[in-house]
Amino acid sequence: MGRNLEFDKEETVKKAMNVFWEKGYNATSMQDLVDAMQINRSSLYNTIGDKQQLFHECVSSYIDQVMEEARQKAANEKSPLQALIRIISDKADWIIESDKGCLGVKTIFEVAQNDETVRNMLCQSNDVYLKFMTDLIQSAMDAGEIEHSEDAGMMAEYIMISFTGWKQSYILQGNPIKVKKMADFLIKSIMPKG
Amino acid sequence: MGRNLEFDKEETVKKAMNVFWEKGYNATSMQDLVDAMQINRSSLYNTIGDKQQLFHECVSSYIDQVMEEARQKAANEKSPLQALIRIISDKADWIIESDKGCLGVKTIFEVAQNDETVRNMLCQSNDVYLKFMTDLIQSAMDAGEIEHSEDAGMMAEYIMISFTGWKQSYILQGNPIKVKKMADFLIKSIMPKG
DNA sequence: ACCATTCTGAAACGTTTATTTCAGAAAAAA
DNA sequence: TTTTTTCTGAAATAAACGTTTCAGAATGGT
Repeated sequence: MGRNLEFDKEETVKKAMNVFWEKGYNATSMQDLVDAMQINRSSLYNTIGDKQQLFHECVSSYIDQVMEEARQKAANEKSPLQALIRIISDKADWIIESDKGCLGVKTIFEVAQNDETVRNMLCQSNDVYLKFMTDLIQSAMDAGEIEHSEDAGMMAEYIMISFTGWKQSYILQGNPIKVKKMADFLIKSIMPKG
Repeated sequence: MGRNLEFDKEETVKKAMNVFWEKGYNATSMQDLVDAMQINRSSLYNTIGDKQQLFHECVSSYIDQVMEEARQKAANEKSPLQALIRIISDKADWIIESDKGCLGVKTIFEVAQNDETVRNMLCQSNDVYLKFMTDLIQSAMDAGEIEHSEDAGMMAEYIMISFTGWKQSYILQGNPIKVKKMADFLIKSIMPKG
């Protein structure tokens, strides 16, 4: 009974996410958010909560989105190695194209240190992504697509750290060719030798 | 003629730097800064300028400090390889001990994207540090301490990216052993084989 | 149609923000 | 000592901040 919400919550959170993504947590004002979400202040406070709670929803939504995309990409490729290559090269493209950074990384360095909830969310998401990548690498090893000599977990971690490094490089230097080169180098280094 | 400044500018900027370092740019208020710097508001505005200018001074001071420390460490070691090992393992220790992040990295992801001055400062500093590390690696290669097979510049970049990755990992998981392990692994991977 | 409930819009809340102002204290130069 | 310049301290400014309030519109259930 009573009136229904006039807006789709998920959709509205995504609009807010884009603002946080672009400006960062502290530089984003409630006014920015209300404008972007196209809903009323009180609706926002009634249905989602304060700025911090909204941010948590946004981070959560971001995490799910990134994970979902990665899984879909992997599912569309024929082999584990192909999936890895696709994920890596798409990440390089994404870093170059998007003028925003990566919300996850930005949040780690701006917010996570002082916000336990966010830290736990990102930590868990990091674990999930790491496991996903490790499994992919392990499958490629088992299929004989890449060498067994390396440790799959370590390799996965190395790949993920590289993503952050590429973004760091691209923010500073704005050189897309360099990012592409680093991605190619990474792909080559996991490919079978010879 | 006229009165002299009652405070040491450099020293005062360092106090401000520590606040920015801990809280980040946007989360730091002028009140925080005035309190920490122990000078008056108007003295701050008269001698340094507004929040943005003060921040630029802080970043500049931070960059100089980091670079100076690295050079000193290298000078205190007997060989280029020893210098590299010292810099890497000290960085790991520093990441674990300091509850603050790295001001440089934090700033890249929070501010640099929207502040050209900061971006240029960090980009230049990055180049200088990269050249420093590349030269160190090249020297070690020439001295036969590490293999010639790898590209010195790429190796330097890989080492620097790793630092960011370690901090990211430590913020999320707070696991000092893991950071130490990654540092050991990195050191081993640049050491002569066998 | 009616009631109960819930959402909406705009205004108002009290803080905090970054920055400016200015009278007066301090000290270097004459 | 006087002059002149500069710095200092506290108060004031206006705008922006996150959040709350509440009358009234809207819509579900009965």
